[in-house]
Order: sequence, then C-alpha cells, then structure tokens
Amino acid sequence: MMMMSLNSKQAFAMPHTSLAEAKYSSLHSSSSSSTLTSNAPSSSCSSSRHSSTISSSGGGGSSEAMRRACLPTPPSNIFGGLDESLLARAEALAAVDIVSQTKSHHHPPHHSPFKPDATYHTMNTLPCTSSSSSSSSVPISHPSALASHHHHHHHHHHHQPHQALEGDLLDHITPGLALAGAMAGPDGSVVSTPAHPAHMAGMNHMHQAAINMAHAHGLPSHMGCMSDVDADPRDLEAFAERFKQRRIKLGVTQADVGSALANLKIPGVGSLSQSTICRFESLTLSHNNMIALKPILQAWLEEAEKSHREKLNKPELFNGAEKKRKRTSIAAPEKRSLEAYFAIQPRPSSEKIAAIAEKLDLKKNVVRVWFCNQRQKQKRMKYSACV
DNA sequence: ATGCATGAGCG
DNA sequence: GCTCATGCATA
Repeated sequence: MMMMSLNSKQAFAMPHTSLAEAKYSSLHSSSSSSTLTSNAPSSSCSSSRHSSTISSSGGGGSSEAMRRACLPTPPSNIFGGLDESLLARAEALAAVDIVSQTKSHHHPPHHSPFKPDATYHTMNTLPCTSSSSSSSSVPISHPSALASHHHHHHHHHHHQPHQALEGDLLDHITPGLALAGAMAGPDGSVVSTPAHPAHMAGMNHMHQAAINMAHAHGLPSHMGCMSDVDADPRDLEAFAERFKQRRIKLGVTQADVGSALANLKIPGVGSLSQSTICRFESLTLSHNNMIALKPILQAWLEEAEKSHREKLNKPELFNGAEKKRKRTSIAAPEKRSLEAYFAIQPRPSSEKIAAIAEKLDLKKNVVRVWFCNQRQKQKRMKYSACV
C-alpha cells in the first residue's frame, strides 16, 4: 500500500556569509557497481579517473561548496549589512523595469533583460574543477503514489512597513550571468557500459565513502576537472542522449518509461513521472540525481529492448490520476523583480522574503518557494559540467 | 519542456 | 529554515 520511501539527502546549510567555504560532510557514494562506464579513453576532457573502485574514506568533496565555487554566482553575500540598500536597489531596478514596460504602450510582457535560469547549458567555458563529488546515495525513492496535498498558510498584510525596500537606484547590479545556447553535444559514442544496477534498496544503502579530491596520485596533469569516481558528466550526457534516442526508437514516451519502471521490480524503485524522465534526458537534474537514475533507466532500456526483440509487450502501468492542484502563476513583472532580488541575494532571510512578498503582493510562501526553486535550478547539471 | 509545489530528512 | 528529489499542471 504505501511505502514511505526515504530520499537521500544531503543538504548542508552553509553559513555562506562570505565565499564558498568548503564544508565537508559525509558523502555516501554508492554505486559500487553501478557505473563502471567502460571508460573509453576518448576523453576530450582530461577525465582523470581513479579506478572505479575507490572506496575509501574520504570526506568526499562537498559538492555544494565546489559547485558554488564554479558558479558564476557573484559573492553576493559580501554585502552583509548592505543588503537592505541592495534590496532597495533591486526593487528600484525592478520598478524601473516594470514601469518602462507597463507604461509604454503595453507591449508584450515578455522581455526579460536576463535570464538567471539555468538556460546555460553545456557551456564549456568554465574551467571549473567540477566536481563530481558524487554523493550518490541512491536517492531513489518510490513515490508510492500517495500524495496528500494540503495547503499552506495565507499571508497577512496589515500595514505596509515599507521597510528599506525602497530607494533610488544608484547603479545597476550586473547579474553577469552567462548565457549560452548550446544544447546537448552528442558525441555518438557507442557506450557499452556494462553496469548492472544490481540492487539499490531504498533502505539499506551501502555507501562507500567517496574518494577525496585533490590527492592526485599519478596523474601527470589533472586539469581543472577531475571527474572522480563514478560518473563524469561526460558519460552522463552521452547516456542521456543515447537513452532518449533509443527510447524513441522503441516508440515509448517519457511517461511510459516512468510508469514502466515499476515493472522492473527493482527494490526501492517505483515509478517516475514524465517530468523526471524528461529532465533526465535533458540533463536538467542535479548531478547526483542523474547518477542515481542512470542505472535504473539503463536497466529499463535493456529490458525494453530485449522485450522488443522478442516482440513481447510489457504491460505498462497507467495510473488514473485525479487531482487538481492549481499552479499559481507569477506574473512577468513580479518575476522580474524576483530575479532582480535573486541576483543580489539568492538567499534572502525570512524577513526579506516577507518584505518582498508584500512588495509584490505575493504570498510569502510563494516567494520562498520561488527562491528555493531558483536556487535549485542553478544547481542543475549542465553548467557544472567540466570540460 | 518547465513552472510552482510537496515532502523527507537535516539541522 | 534549507536542500534535494520529484511531481502535477500547464504553456
């Protein structure tokens, strides 16, 4: 009936009051056998790899800190106490933006000056030392088709504290977010990753400490990116591409794959949504998530192709869903403001969130979630690929 | 394909 | 509170 699943978690809150400080925490990298990636030497990117079996102890790289270090994210926090004025500036900025838009002959509300979203795909401009940090603790969980959806609170605005949210624009904040319109760069490699997903029970996870970083053992030159243990973005990208193509060849939709996963009867693995499959294919998931999902999808793919060869059809599960969650939509102007705020302070305090919420006349919770999602987007794979 | 959301764990 | 994985609803 309902099985609770446990997701992996990592979540390290970081003080972040200055720069990305390294905070190491235990990382469990499972996939003892999963990603063996028959590493084809065709590494255009110095993928230095230790043997796949690196067990060992190590504190594991703090994925977060490292990622952040790579991100184009400006050290917004250095502003510390100035944030108030910065907020004001953002506000002003946004306001100007809005005005210039609303006032002038109402033209289409689409025209954002910049798009902080993870629109930047595999841009290979970052010499970042990526990461991988692989803390894949096999987060797969079974959604268990049980969703309770209650709703949250309301907002209460009584008066308008008109905090320090107003001010004059002094100068502009340059978000400096690089955009790149490069999409998947298929390399058409014929991967033959043996990898057998084996077992990844949701409950018991045998994790081996991920290796550490640094400590070049014998590498003559480890360029910026050292893909450690299991899963370099490179392989993932290749696999995702391959996966999609073969899936289509099989005439299966993303949704089909999602529900079909349950038929694999892999312990701890239930079905997934179309969204997730889609995001996997487009690499819009976190690195860890990609790594966790890869073995499963690979298993499915193999099964599917086998069945296909045999002309057998595997009965897919179609779930009858009946729910109606309403998706609140944030209007363009508000969104622009939010983006402006985000550019200078990606992690506003509760108070600021409240202030912003009131300013924009949105529910505080909506604003909070928006920021969360925004942060999450920045952490998606694409950008952090090394190469 | 993506935006907004929920919920599990961890502080 | 946050992060992270994931999903429903939607453009």
